Amino acid sequence: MASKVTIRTVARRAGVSVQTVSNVLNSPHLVRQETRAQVQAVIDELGYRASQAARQMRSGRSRLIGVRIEPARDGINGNLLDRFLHELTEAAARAGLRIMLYSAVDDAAEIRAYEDLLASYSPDGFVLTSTHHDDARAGWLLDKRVPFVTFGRPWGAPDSHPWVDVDGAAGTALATRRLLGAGHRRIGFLGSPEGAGVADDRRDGWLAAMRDAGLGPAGLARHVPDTVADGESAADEMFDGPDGPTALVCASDSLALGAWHARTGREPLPAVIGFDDTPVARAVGLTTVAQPLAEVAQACVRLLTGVLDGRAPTEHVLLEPHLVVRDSG
Amino acid sequence: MASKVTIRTVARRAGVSVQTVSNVLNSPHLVRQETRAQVQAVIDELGYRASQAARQMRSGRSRLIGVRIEPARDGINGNLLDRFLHELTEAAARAGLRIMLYSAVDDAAEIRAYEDLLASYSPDGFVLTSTHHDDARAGWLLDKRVPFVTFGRPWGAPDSHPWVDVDGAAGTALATRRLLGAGHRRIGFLGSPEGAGVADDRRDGWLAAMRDAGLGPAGLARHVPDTVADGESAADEMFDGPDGPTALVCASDSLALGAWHARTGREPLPAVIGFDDTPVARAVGLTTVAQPLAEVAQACVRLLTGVLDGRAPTEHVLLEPHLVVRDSG
DNA sequence: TTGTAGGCGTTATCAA
DNA sequence: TTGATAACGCCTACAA
Repeated sequence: MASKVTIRTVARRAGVSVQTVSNVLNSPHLVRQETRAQVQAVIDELGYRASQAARQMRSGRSRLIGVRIEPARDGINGNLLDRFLHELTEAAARAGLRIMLYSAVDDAAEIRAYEDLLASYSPDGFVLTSTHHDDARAGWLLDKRVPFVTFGRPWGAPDSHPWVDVDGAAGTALATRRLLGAGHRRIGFLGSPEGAGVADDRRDGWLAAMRDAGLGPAGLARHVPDTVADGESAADEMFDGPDGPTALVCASDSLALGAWHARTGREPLPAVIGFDDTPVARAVGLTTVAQPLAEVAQACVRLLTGVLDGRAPTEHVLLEPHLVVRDSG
Repeated sequence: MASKVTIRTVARRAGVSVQTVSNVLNSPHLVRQETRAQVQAVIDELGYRASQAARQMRSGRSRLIGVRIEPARDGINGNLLDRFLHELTEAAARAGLRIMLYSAVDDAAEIRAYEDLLASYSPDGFVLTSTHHDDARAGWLLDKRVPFVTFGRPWGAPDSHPWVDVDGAAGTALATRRLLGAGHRRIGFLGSPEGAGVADDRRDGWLAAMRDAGLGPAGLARHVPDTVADGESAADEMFDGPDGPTALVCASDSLALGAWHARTGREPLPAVIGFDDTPVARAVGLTTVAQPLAEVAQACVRLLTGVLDGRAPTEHVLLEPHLVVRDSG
C-alpha cells in the first residue's frame, strides 16, 4: 500500500503551507490563481483526497446521510423503496454526500437507530420514507434539531419540516379519467384500509374524478389489506356483485395483480389499473401509475442540502405521477 | 441540542480518568470489576458512544463496508441484489459494521469509486456482487491489499480471495429432478448466453441431472439474452419444435416468466421452473429455485471480519439453494 | 489498576 | 495572499 498521502504531502510537494492546500480545496477564492493551479496540479498528480474522519473532527460535518432500508415485506411494493434508494444514492453522490444504511422494524427502533448513529457516525441528516399518521420520527428529529427530509407528507401533522411527495390523488384521477375516456362508467376503487394518509389520498383522486364526471361512487369502493390474495378476493366479489364495476382503479400493484387474476375469464374483460409501476406490473402487462422516483430523490437531496446550509427549513415539493399504459386498461 | 458527550464528560462524571473509560470500552479486562460497573453506569446514563471520526483517526478503522448499488435494470432480477442488501445491512450491523453505498456502471467506474472512497471515508472493506469472467475489480483490490469478499465465485480466476456463492448447478439439478419425478422426459433448458460463469453453472446442473437419468439433452437447450421478451419467443420456438420439451428449467425468473407466457393455452400445459424466487415469481405462481440470501449475507460478513482480523484470507462458502414449489411445475 | 502525554489529519483563527 | 498554531475526540504508549 502506497504510504498515505496527506495534506502535508501535498503542501511540501507544492512548496506551500498546509493551510494553502486546505484553502484551495475549501475556499479557492482566497488563493491566488497561480498558486491554486500549482497546488491543484499536485493534488491531481498524487490523487489526494481529504480524510473524512479528520475533516469531520474539525468541521463537525460527516457528509453522510442516513437512510433506512426496510426488511423485504410483500416484495412487490417494497421494491419501490429500493428503486428510490438507487436514485437517492446517485443524487446524493452528485452533492458530495454518501448514503449510510440502517434498518429498523418500527418507529421506536428507528429512533434508537438515530441515537446510535448520531452519537457515533454523526450523519449530517436523514431521509425518511413511509411517513404515516402519528409518526414519532419527525417529532424526535425536530426536537433534536437534526436535519432531515421525508419522502411522504407529514400526514395529519403540521408542516414543520421539508418533505417531498408524489400526488397520489392526481395519479388515481389520471387512471380514472383514462377509464372514463375508454367509455367505462362503473369504475371501482380497490385500496388499502382507510385512515392511512396514502390510502385516503389515492381514494380521493378516484372519487373526485368520478364526481367530476357526474358519476356516483356508491358501493364501488373496497378497502382491504395490501396483498395480492386480498386484492383477488375483493375484486372477485366486486366483479360478481350486482352492478359490479367494469373497471378497477387500484391503490397498489399488489392489489392490482390480485384484480388482474380475478378478471381473467370474465366477459367482457374488466380493465385494471395499478399503482407504482413495479417490475410485476411490467412483467404481466399491467397499466399502472408511475411515481417519478429520480425527481423525488433529487428533490430530497436539494431540500436536505438546503437545510444543511441553513436555508428554507420547511420547503416542500409535490410531484406529479404519470400513467404507464400497458394491456390491462 | 444537548452539548456533546465525550469521553471526558463520562470520565469526570464517573470520577475516573479518560483512559479508564476507554479501557472499559475497548479492554474491559484491564479494569477492576467495580470500577467497570460504575463507569458503565455513567455511559448508559449519558448514552455515550465513542465518536467514529476520532476513533478512526487513532485506530485507522472506520467500521464501514462499501457496497455497490446497481442501477435498476430489468427490475426482476435486479431485485435479488436489493434483497441481499437488506440482509447484509442487518448482518453487518450485528458485527458492528455499517454499510456505505456507492454506484457504478461498470468495473472501471467501480474501481474509481474504490479509489475515491478509500482516500476519503476509508471503508474497512468491500462486498462485491455480480462477479464475472475477467473481473477487474478483485485484482485491483488484491493489489492494493484492501479487504473484500465477493458474493459470487471468482469465475475463471484463481481462488485468491474469500467468496460466498450459491451452487447454481445444484439448483437447476433440483429443478430438473423434480420434473423428472413428475414424469417429464423431454425437459428443456432456457438460459442466458454461454460463457458467463453463472449461466454455464446453471446449465451444467440441468445437464448433469439429465445424464444421470440416462436422457440426452440434444436440442433441448437454448441461450438468449436475459429478458422476458427473449424468454417468451425462445420458449415459443422450443414448445413448437418437433419433439419440443414438455417442461422447461430456466436460469432466471425473467426467462421463466417469458416461458410462463409462452406456455399458456398449450395442451398439455408445459411445466416451467424459474430461478431466484423474485416477487414476480411469487405473484404469478411460478415454481422457482431460491437462494438463501440471509445465509449468504451472514457468510459474507463472517468472512470479511475474518480478513479484517487477519485470519483465513481465502476461505470460501458454497451454499445450497432450495426449491419453492408453486403452480407452474 | 489508573493517570498523563502525544499525535492521528484537518480546518479555523490569527498574525505576518 | 500566505503561514504558524491550536483544537476537534480518541487511543496507545509509558509512567506512576
